[in-house]
Amino acid sequence: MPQWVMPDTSGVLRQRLQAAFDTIAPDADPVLRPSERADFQSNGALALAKRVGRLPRQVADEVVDAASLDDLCASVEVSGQGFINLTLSEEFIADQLAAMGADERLGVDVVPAPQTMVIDYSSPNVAKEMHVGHLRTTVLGDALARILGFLGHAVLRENHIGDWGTPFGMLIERLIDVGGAADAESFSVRDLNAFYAEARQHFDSDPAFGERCRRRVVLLQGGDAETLRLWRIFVAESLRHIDEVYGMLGVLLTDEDVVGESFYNPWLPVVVDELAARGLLVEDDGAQCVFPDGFTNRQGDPLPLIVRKSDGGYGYPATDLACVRDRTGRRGATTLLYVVGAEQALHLRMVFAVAAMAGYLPETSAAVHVGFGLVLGPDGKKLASRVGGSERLADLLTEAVDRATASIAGRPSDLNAGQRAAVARTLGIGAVKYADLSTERMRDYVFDWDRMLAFEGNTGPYLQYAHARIRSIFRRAEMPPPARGARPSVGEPPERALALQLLEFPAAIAATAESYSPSKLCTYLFDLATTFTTFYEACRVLVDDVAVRTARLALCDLTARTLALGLSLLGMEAPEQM
RNA sequence: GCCCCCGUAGCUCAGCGGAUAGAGCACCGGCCUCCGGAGCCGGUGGCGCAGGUUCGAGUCCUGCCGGGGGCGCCA
Repeated sequence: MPQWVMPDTSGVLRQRLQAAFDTIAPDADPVLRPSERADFQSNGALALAKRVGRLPRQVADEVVDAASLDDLCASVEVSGQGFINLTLSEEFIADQLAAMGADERLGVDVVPAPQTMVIDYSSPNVAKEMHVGHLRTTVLGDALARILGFLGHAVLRENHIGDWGTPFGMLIERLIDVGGAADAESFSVRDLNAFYAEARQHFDSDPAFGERCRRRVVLLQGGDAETLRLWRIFVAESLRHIDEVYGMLGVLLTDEDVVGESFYNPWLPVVVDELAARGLLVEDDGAQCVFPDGFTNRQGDPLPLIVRKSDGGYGYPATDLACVRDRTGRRGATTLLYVVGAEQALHLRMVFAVAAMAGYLPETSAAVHVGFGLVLGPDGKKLASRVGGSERLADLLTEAVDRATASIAGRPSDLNAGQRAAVARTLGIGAVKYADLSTERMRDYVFDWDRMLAFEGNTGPYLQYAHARIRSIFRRAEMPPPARGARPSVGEPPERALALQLLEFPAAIAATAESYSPSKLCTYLFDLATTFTTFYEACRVLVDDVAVRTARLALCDLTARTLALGLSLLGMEAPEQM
C-alpha cells in the first residue's frame, strides 16, 4: 500500500475551516480559494451570513475565533465584506514542501476510489495514412491516459481503428480490378493512400462498382476466407505505418491496445438480438432502428439510431453499441471515455442513450464524450491539408523536428550532434503536442509553427527550456540535488511565491483529471515556470552561505521535478540539457 | 427549423458564484561587470448585446447577435 503521503495543503486548511464553520451551521462551505491578498481566502462567511441572518463580518469573526489555525497560519484576518484572509506560516509551508520533496509523487495522492477506465482515442483508419485529423485525439487521449493512470485508475487504452466496413469493400474490389490480388503483399502504405483515393473515385462514379463493393463488405462481414486474406494485408501494412507514427509522436499506444471495429463483428448480431429482445428495435424503411427519447430530425420526427442497414449490413452505431457492451461487460469498465471530435456529440449521445436502454451502461458506470474542437490552419479553416506542405501526420511531425533543428542550430551547446538531434526531436514533437494540449479542448485552435516553437510564451519549448536551465544549476553548482526532503527556504517573497505555486501541484492535477482538460495542467506548469524565473532572477542560488544555498537548491530541485513530472504526464520529455 | 460547442486586450489564451478580470505574443519604457538575456521589472489595452437569479455574475438562467459543427442507412 502507498506509504505516507503529504497532507494536501489546501485540504488541511479546508478541514480546519470546515470544523469552524460547522459550529455555526452544519453544512456551510468554507469556499476556500487562492487569494491575491493573502495565501488563501475563505469566502464562506458571506453566503452563510445571509442564511443565518447575521452580518458577514460577524460570522467571519466567529469562524476565525472557532478555528484552530495557529499551527498553519501566521495571520488570519477578516477583511472587506467578510472575507477571511489566511497567510500561512513559513514553518508550515516549509514542512509541506519538505514532505513534497520526500515524495516521489510530489504530493499527488492516489485516488481513494480508483475506476476502471477505458479510454478510446486515436482511432486511425486502416488503409489510409494517418493525417492531421488524428493528431488531437491521439495527443489528448494519451495525456489523459497518463494522468488518470498516475492517479491510480486502471486505464485501458483502446485504439478503435477503422479496420472494417464499406471502405474495405472498395479497397478489395479495386485490388482485384487492378489484378493485384495475388501479389498484394507488395503494397506499401504510400501506395495505399493513392489506392484509397482511386477506389473512392470509382466508388463515387461507377454504380456497378459500388454495388460490388457493398457485396464485398457483406462477404467480409460474413468471414469469407479469400476476402479476409486480402483484408489482412491492408491491416498489417497499415499497422506498420501507424506504429511508426506513434513512435515519432511518443505515445503509449501499441498493437496490444488495438481493438478495431473488426473485433466487434461477431457481436453485432448479438447486439441486434438483445435490442430486439428488449423490444427496442423498430423497422423503418427496411432498416432496424432504435428511437431513443428526445432526439428529433429536421422535420421534428423521432431520430433513429440505425443499428442494421436495409441492405443487411451493420453500421457504426451497431459497432459502437457492441463496444459499450464489451467495455462495461468483458472489460469491467466503470468509466468510458471517448476522445472524439465535438462533431460527433449527437451520435455519441444517441449511442449512450440506446446503450443505457439496452442495459449496456448500468447506473454504476459512466460514459463521457471527451470532445475537442478543430485544428485550424492560418486561414482559419479546418486544417485538413497543406500545412507547410502536407496533410500527412508523419510529414507534419518531420517538419516539426526540422523546424526545431533549425531553431537550435545557431545556439551554443555542450551537446554532441547526436544529442542535439535528440533534443530537436524532443522540442519539435513537444511543441506540437503542447500547442494542442494547452488550448482548452473544446475550443478550435490555430496551428501556428512560429508560435508553438517559440521559446517565449506558453509553449512546450519554453517549459522544456525552463527545466533544462534549472538542471544546469546543479551542474554548475557541482553538487547533486539536495537530499530529497531537504527543507527549502521560504523567507523571501519570491521564494514564498514559488513555494506556494509548487504546493498547488496536486490541486492542478486533480482539476485536470476531473475535467479531462490537460490545458489546466499546462496553465499550471507555465505559471510555475514563470514564478520560478522571477524567483531565480531575484534570489541568487549559488551563494557561499551553505544553508541558504541548500535551501534554495531544494526549491530548484522541486521545481525541476514538478516540471518534469508534469510534462511527462502530458506525454512530453524534459531534457536535462539542451 | 431544431440541437450542441465557442464568443474575455490588436493576436493567442487563463479565469473552481466572490474583493481592483489575469498571462503570453505584439507595442512602448526601463534593467546587462551577476547562476543559460531563450531573461527580469513596469506601461498601454478587454468580458458580443439585453434582461433575470443572487448580498455579489466573465462565471448560473432566458432571449437575441456573431462564428463553427451536427440533424436516417459514411465513420
